[in-house]
Amino acid sequence: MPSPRAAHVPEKPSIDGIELKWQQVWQHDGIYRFDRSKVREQIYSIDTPPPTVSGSLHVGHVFSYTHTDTIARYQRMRGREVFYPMGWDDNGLPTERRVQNYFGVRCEPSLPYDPSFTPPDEPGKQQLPISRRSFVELCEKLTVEDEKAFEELWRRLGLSVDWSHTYQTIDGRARAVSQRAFLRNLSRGEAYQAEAPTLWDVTFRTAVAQAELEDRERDSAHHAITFHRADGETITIDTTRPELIPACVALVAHPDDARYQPLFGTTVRTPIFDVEVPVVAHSLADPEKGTGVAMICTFGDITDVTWWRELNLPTRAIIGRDGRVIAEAPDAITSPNGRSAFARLAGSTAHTARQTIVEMLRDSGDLVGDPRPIKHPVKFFEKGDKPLEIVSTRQWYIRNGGRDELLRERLLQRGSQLRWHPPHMKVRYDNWVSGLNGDWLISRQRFFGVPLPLWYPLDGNAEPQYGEPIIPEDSTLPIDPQADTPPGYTEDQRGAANGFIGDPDIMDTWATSSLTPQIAGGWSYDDDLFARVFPMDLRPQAHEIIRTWLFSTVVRADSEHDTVPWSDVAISGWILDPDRKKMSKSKGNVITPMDLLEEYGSDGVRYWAASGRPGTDTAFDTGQMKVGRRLAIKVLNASKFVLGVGADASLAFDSSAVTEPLDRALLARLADVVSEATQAFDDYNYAKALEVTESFFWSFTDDYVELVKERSYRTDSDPGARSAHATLATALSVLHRLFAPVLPFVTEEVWSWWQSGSVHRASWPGADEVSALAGSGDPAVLDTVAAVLSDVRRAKSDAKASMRTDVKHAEVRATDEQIAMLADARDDLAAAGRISTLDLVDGATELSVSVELAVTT
RNA sequence: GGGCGAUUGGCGCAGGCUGGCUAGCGCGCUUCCUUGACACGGAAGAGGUCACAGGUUCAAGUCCUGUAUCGCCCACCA
Repeated sequence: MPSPRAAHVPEKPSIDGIELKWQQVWQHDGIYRFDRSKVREQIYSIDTPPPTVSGSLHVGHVFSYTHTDTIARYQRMRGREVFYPMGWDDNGLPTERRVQNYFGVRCEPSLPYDPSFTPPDEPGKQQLPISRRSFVELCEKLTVEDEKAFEELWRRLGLSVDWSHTYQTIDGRARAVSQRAFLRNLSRGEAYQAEAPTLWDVTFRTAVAQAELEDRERDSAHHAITFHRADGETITIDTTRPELIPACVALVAHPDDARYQPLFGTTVRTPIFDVEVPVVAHSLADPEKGTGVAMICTFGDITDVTWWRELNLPTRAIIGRDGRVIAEAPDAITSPNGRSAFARLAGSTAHTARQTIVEMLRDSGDLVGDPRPIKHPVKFFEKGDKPLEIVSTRQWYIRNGGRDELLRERLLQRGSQLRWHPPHMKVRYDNWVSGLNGDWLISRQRFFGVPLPLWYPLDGNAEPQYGEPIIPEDSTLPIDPQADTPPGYTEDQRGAANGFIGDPDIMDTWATSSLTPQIAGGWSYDDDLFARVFPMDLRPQAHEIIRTWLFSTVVRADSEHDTVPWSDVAISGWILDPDRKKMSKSKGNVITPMDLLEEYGSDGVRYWAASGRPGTDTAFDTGQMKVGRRLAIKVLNASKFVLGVGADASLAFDSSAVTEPLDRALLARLADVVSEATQAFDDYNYAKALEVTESFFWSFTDDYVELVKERSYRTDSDPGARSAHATLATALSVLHRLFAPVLPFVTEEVWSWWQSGSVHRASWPGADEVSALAGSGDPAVLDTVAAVLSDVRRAKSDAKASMRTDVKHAEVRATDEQIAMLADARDDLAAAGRISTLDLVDGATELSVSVELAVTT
């Protein structure tokens, strides 16, 4: 029986341990190595999201990265050379925080660098102050460790990444790319600096961007407060922030509001501080809110900023960078009572100042009634825990359409050029871009990150000349202006009159992350590679960072390359707890991904992930992982059986061998499956592709394989057996390849038993080549035969008999057409059902089966 | 306040764009079967007014309008 090309099938196949076995082979054979001799049209390039290494990986990462990997594997099998790099996001605040906690240190920029510094073995109770350079060294040390653990997990999960193409968002190349891109923005006028009111986090003491904001419901209270008119009358305003009365620069009402129209152009005096302020009109004032007239302060919220800017109001800032009331009263407060009142507030937090001033207002009789408690949304830095203040500072910005209608329109157009998966996610992009209220603030007053690559000359009084930044030579990038000396200066001129200073700030992490296609693709350091991979094909990412990562990447590609950065965007959903809440990181960490991979196998976990529809939130469900594990085992056993009965590689796609109608029917159905799966993958719908493949696979094993079992036990010299062997071999070959993107390990294992090379470099099956074999095969033949077999099985099951029980006599009544189909597969049906006498009676209107079992035991 | 998505048997999901035979699949559950690939298995079965109310149509899970609940995104916090 064994043919000369008999497969090498293990006696007792198992999926345990196949991850380690195959990931080593893949690495050794370079299965996923990127061949850079290919040109752009032959390449499929992926802008992989760099995971934040300072956090730990949770099941959400496994979920979404698996999605991308199935696409990568599909495209590779379609013959595209896949550029699938991996990045590590080790830039920014999360890393700073992790280093602080891990080593028990904090960055103290004023300290000089101590080369002999080593971190304590155990973090102490008090954070140890260390120099900026030492701090950055610790950041780099820790992230390298984190990356090793991440890579191990990714390899175990089976991501088909080319591990020779990795980058860190803080490594030298990324810093250089980030600084170079910024300097080019600067030279084209797309980057600029401005002294302006800025959203400010008082805990981190840094400016934050619009994209980093979130609203949180907070308890507050409306306070009705009287201002005094010259004629002795009062005017009452409502405010939640009475502590900002000393910062008040005007009152404002809507221009059409008849109640206040007589007051426009007049002045009133603030309570307690007795400062004269104008009553002005602006359309943003809402007659419905409060008393219809509001106080404008510098600055309580961003509407204040708008009013202040558009109405040319003076500045009376009273909140400092630490979130406390500053020591010096604004010049406008001149009365002795006012100045002493301010002195009582100085140094206190906004919260405390509010309580103090409410007491003062009660005493002065300017508080009308009691404060009325409310809940209202307050703006927070998404990583902070105190409400944001607005502080006037000098910052760097990149134009993103927030102040420029034409640019905004162009960026909306860019969004329309992308193919979104799923399509409705584009709405979030449009929403965000349309709602921008300012340019992109990129400077941050932090320590660990990519420094702004600028110095500023100092004048004779050692005052910085911000308007004339000193720009580094391109070839010297990346630079650290705190450590490096600008061209034409010597280091001893740092901080000296007529010398220079370095810009102390770093760039927003998104200023670097927005350049991941450029960093990964080699822009400006390997332009040959860049031309082969850019613009990229795919950006996979999560939906909550459409406004940050996705949008900022579009902005950079638009300004630098005048193109969209990729053709397709695939947005992944979230993992939900069983109770439908977004799975929190803390919960996700309880179940570590590695544990899941060990328990259910990587293929099992990938199956669960690939079952989640693109862009749809998916429940964390170990049940699905079990199903995936069983599927992998079934693939193993079905392959073993099919190869054991004489189907071998030489018979696959042998059209002359396929003669039986039932076999042609199976192949006709398979051709449809290939076609559907291909279409689904082309549409980035890995879940659909998996579903149609899996559904076919189960009917293949449950029905077709059972039906042809007896026939296939005969030798190849029998045409019927040969037809079965060829069909089984063809179906197996196609199924292995259809499953390969989702179940890379088990498919590689079974492929290795009978084929040469990696299944992951095999060509994706074509519906045409399968239907060529099927010829005129009609899938309905298989359905009809399977329906009868099912009835026979039901009869046995009802009789509580074994499936091997003989059927003495079975009679099938059906339509003429159905009977003709059954006649074609009569022997297979009789054998699979163990039917001694099978009568086929035509002329009926529907299919019915009567079964007479042999004596049951 | 504006928008997007979801709502299908105990649980997790397909189907919806392009309306059409008794609404599918998996888990779980019940019963049976140690069949020469697989007990990490196999066969069969029970279980659903497709959130609700209207409408269009010969025909609605599918299209339209509205409502409710849940989730998310956005919004100038008086």
